[in-house]
Amino acid sequence: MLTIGKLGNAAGVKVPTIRYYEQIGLLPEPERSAGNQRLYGKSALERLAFIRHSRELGFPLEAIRDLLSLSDRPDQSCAAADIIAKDQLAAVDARIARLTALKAELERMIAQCAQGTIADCRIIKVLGDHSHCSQDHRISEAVE
Amino acid sequence: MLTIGKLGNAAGVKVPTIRYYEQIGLLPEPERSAGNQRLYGKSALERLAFIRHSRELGFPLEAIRDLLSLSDRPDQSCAAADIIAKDQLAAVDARIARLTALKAELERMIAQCAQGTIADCRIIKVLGDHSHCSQDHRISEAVE
DNA sequence: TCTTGAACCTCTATCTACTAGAGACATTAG
DNA sequence: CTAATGTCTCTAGTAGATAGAGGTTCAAGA
Ligand SMILES: [Zn+2]
Ligand SMILES: [Zn+2]
Ligand SMILES: [Zn+2]
Ligand SMILES: [Zn+2]
Repeated sequence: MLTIGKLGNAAGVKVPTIRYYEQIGLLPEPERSAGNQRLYGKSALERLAFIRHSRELGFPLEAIRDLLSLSDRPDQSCAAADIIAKDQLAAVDARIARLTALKAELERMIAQCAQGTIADCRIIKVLGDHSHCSQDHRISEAVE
Repeated sequence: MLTIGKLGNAAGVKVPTIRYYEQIGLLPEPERSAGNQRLYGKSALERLAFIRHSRELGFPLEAIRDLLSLSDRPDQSCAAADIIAKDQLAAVDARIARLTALKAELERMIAQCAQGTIADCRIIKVLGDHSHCSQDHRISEAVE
């Protein structure tokens, strides 16, 4: 049995984060020692590792919640898991597209700065007026 | 003079967001009408447009605060503005790098799924164990 | 002039995914 | 036994807004 600190070390997750996951129902309430300290077994470690890795791949906690409940039903079709993963891929693609547009605009802005005074600075000018921009980085404001 | 709704329309910013910017000191407190409603002039519109465009380019509000105070001192060197913009570009680059690694891993994962049961699903397997991954998407966890 | 409806006011709470700290109890090493 | 570390609960804070409650003000039509 692992204390919360050992579990955190083993899974690469900080202790307060583990308690947070328990609080929001992502991890089940574990056993307690005589002194009221949490004690975890192997399955908790696996579950936490699953959560951590999913977070590293950018899945939101709600998606992870769904993935976990899917993984508890091994006989079912994995179509639902597929959909979640594809949604995540689409979200990542959208972010990359947006960030790439931002990057181009930032580079253009920085390249045009002549290192003079604020009054002449292209960076300040461009920030004040989108018409100085070359691209439509305004699209898909929802994502970032 | 513009009411808050007209200002929001003109700048493309929602009304509660304008009040929020005022609350955190990013916009100065405007005049009020006899009935206590906010009234804005041209300079407030310019300032708000600057904020909006900077947000669209991904600058955090604290950076925008600094940029605004720079733009109030037209005679100064723009070196500080340059640094802020370059920092932002570096942050965008880091995010793109991380997201690109995630994208590759997600695509690999999805491609390997044979559309069978959860028990055999590569998506679930990979999420449970990073050693199934081909890349080090773990690096630079701080950013996303 | 009266009235309706939109726009405005303040204040509080909510969202994501945690992180930090206070003050108290438990455990372990020396 | 004591000191250090670990753990407990609880609250509050982070970014950048958004949403709602409950109340006022404004502009236009009848
Ligand atoms: Zn410049
Ligand atoms: Zn622009
Ligand atoms: Zn599958
Ligand atoms: Zn991995």
